[in-house]
Amino acid sequence: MVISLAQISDVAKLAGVSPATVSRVINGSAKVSEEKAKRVLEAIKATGFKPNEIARSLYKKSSRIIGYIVPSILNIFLNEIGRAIEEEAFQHGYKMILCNSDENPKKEAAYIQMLTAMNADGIIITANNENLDEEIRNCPLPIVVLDKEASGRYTAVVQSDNYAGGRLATEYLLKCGCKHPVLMRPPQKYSSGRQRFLGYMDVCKEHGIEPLFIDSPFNSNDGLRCSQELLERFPYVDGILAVNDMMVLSLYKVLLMQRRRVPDDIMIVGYDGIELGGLMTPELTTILQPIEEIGRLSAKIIIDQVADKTPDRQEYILPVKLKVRQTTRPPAESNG
Amino acid sequence: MVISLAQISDVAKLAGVSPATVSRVINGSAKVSEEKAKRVLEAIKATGFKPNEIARSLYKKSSRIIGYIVPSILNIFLNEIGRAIEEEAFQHGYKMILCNSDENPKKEAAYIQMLTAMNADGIIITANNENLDEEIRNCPLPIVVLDKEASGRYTAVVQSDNYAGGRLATEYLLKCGCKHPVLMRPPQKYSSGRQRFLGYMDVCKEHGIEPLFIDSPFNSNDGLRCSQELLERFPYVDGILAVNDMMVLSLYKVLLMQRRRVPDDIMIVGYDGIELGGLMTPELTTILQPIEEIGRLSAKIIIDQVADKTPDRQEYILPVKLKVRQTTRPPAESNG
DNA sequence: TTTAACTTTGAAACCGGTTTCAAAGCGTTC
DNA sequence: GAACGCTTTGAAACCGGTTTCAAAGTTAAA
Repeated sequence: MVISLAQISDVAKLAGVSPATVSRVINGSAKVSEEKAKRVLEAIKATGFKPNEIARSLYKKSSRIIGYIVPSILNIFLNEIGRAIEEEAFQHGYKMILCNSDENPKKEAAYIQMLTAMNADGIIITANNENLDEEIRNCPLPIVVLDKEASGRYTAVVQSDNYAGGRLATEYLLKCGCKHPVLMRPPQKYSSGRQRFLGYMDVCKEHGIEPLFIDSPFNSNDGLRCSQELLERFPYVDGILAVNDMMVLSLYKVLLMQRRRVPDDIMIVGYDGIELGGLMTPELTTILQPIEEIGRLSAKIIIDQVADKTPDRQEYILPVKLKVRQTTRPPAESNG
Repeated sequence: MVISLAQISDVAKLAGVSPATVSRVINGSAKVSEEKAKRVLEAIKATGFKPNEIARSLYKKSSRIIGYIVPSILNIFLNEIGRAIEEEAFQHGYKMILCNSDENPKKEAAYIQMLTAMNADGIIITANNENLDEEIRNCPLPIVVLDKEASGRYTAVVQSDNYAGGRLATEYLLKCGCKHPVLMRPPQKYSSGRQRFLGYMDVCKEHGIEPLFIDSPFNSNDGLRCSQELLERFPYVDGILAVNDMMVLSLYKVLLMQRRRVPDDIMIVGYDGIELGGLMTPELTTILQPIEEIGRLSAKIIIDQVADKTPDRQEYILPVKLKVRQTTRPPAESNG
């Protein structure tokens, strides 16, 4: 059984007018006599006609769709941003399409092209790899980049203050009496990762503390191995700056196996502020990225761009906060 | 700066042929003289032309896109299925678009329409609400439904064996010596939820055990409250069948606060088998849904449907497995 | 050498909409 | 009553592709 949808020509025929008139009624783009308008509206109702937004976008160059491309749909942090994008988008009559690039340049290119082809109004992307730059250069759509510094042809870059985040976490650990804070260093191919590393290094330098770090991926596949290695290389560690909140689950496992207590023996500060952190036991002290704001702002930039309200190439650095929960001991009263 | 992409007419002009000939070269849909074909290929390279898949789909009625609509992109289980869909899709030259419906009928309708408009080749959906039925009835695309029984106009229903899953978890708890297993009953508006409940009830009946349950949502927003209520209403509980793996994090928190040990005082069996379960401490004993298979099969059904290989209205029930980890004590040797 | 059959090709129609453009209809004003 | 301006309307062109169709060119057969 093949169902076929009502088209504008069906409505036109039923109402005894031309397709042009139907279009005018739908879009309010020109005046139509009351009588014909009424007939058209009735015909629309009768046929259940819904305009084909994509066909329309062929001419209009706007489909009221925002594309969001992430390296993995299993990344909770990025998905929480996605939820915010979607909400903001929907409030303005836009839809959001989520695409999983798998860190695969081919997929990324394919999705960028798809979004271009469907006349999406913009793309929000976490652009890990640099190979992408050409694809982006050739893309006529507004592009908002998360998690990367401003280079190449982007409409805007939206990030939280990763340097401050790195500092904040490190400083707090020190304030809590930590002597050997170890950083799970985020991938340095991301500017966010570099900034956080810098923040950590600067604080160590300022406090005359030897920087200790181990390279860590964002996804938790290798989490256990990475956590184990950390403890082996730095057995005297008394504080860990996790690469992100998710990784802390692996840390907990390994720490428990080694009978190290959190926060008594080792303190932990996470990163991101995903909801999961509050559900962990013990609840995770972490750096809160302004997830909701990152998402909403990114969406808004694109929506505004459509209305030509915004200048080119903005860069937004949003503030982060420290959320103190249970994986850190209270700071000592004295010395900052 | 506005970038405009090369179009087929640009290629045609550069190669000194008609757009029709370019189209024939791209698609191999008809023979073109070697000489012209060569010129066309060169022109394509020179212009960087990439055919607009969406414009093409206007005529072809296929854009090689599969839509996946979920109630929440924060649901890890559904996202893991999504990853499998995407992989299968990409292997066959298809793309996957993930849409977040927020359990909002308006959004669901909007996304179904969007996918229809872009001539997607099919939709995979977790159709929680019944209001959707009309939207689906009016959608000419193949639709695969997860997590719902076969009713309405669906191309196929793909589910795991929720009844068996409910039974398996309950039976295992009993086998481990559990006397008062409590079910966090999944929402009964989902057929999956009803089936699991049924499985639990049947096993209780067979073993002469009083069924104990408390209604629980899938998302973990209310997890803490729900877990607390469970312990208040059934203080003597010695085994919990969690509504899903994610909810177990909340359970852990509440149990720890009440100083109940897992699995010594209370055993837990999760549901779904998301990767997170293996990262929990203690590691979660759970019912493994065949996540990878659910996703791949769903995608394959749609891809096959395009090639008109499959008959209408199939129903697939995939087997589940028990994954024993650390939240249950070893079963007693004797009695099954 | 003529005719038939086949190949290659571009013009035109199509997909489902929107918009331009010019014509028709109407009411004013002189 | 004619000339003018304004409103409403449908035909046609357009968006970026694909395919049909018929014409032109080529080859083979008679």
